Amino acid sequence: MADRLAPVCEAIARLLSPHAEVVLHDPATDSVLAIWNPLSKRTVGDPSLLGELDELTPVGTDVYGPYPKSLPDGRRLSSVSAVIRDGEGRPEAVLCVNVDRSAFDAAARILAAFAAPATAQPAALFAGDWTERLNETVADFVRDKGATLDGLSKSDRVELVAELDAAGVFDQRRSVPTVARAMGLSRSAVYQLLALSRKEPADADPA
Amino acid sequence: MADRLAPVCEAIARLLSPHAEVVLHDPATDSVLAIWNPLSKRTVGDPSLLGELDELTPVGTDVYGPYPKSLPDGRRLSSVSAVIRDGEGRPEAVLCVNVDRSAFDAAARILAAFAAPATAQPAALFAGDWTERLNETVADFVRDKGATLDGLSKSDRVELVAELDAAGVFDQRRSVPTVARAMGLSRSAVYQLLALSRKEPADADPA
DNA sequence: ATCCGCCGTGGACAAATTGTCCACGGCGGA
DNA sequence: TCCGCCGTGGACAATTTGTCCACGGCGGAT
Repeated sequence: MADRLAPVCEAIARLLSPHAEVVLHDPATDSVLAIWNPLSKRTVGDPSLLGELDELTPVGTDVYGPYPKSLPDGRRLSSVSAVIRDGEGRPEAVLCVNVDRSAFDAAARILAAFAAPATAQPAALFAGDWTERLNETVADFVRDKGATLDGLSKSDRVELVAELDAAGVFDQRRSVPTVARAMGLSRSAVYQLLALSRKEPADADPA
Repeated sequence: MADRLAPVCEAIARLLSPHAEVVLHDPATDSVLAIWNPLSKRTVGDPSLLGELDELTPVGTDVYGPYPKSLPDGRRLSSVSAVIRDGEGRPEAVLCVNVDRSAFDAAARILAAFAAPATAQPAALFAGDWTERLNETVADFVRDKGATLDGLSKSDRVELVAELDAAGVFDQRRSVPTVARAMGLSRSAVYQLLALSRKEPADADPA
């Protein structure tokens, strides 16, 4: 089957080149079956890191995303995935397309900046629903750490709180209780983590 | 002098057409001397509404902006202005270029949306510098009303506060004192306006 | 098994902020 | 001149924020 998918993958890769890579995964071994136009350095046989899909809401049958990802060098990607099943409904392959957004981001920035400092009337962007963004941020962090909420280590928590702090979350009214709820902690625990994170800049383990 | 400026104005208008208008104002009578490629419906002789310039920080000698403005139909503009002086330093004319940003905005939105719901890592967008956005919002409002800060009517103030409220500004910690400063009012005045604005949805003058 | 240290919990409290109220003074119109 | 409206500043109550600490659970070392 993977063979029959190959032309499709290559076609997509060519269409979007050089801004996208196409990866075919083997869900059984959780490894890369084939890759076209790699952006990341992965090659055939590398682990897939596909567990992530479990977390995501499929938008339709076996279709996931688009969802954001990042390359180690900081470039941002938009990704979609599709599960290919055999005649009996068993997953046979997972096809992922990762588009490098940086070129589009740059162009958008150029256009958006055209003769304009402009914030204008969309004042409605001040707060939006910061509570949702908070949850997202926490969820992302947890996912990145590959753990669950209560499986986080202390230093993980400090790190997360530091991130939220840097993001200005705590300038929001009533944020501490909300963060506490989002992290599944007590209010005081959050204050304690916050104190820690503000004490030591960004160390891992002091000797 | 205005005559000698005409070719310049027309050239600029043609270069940017159909996305920009060029207006030549007479600061003495505060009216429109000439206009090329009008976006607004102003014609020669109309009042200029130029007092606004006093409020803005010039970026260089007699050069203002770019600053955002809006057309009655909602299109957003980016504007720059320049003061032309005679041999003795008296203002002789004011040249304004207003670029219709809507096309650029649209293009930017398309690019920005490319394959992306993306919240990604820019968590740093939570608060940004809401204080600056606050000032901008206030300044925009004042400019739109064509008045100065202390020239606002009571209902204007209520309206502005309502806008800020809707924008979620007051969910920000310590926002009331800051808003008070930005509006040149006392803290209690802001609370009073806020109470009013929350009482009546959006009426002008109840019978 | 027991002890110890780490960590989070909850609650008590002090400090700060937020929201209300009101008397006073300026200002414009009848 | 008198009146009504409006903002000011300050007093105060209500809430929220931040700190502290004793208690209890849990895992590792003894």
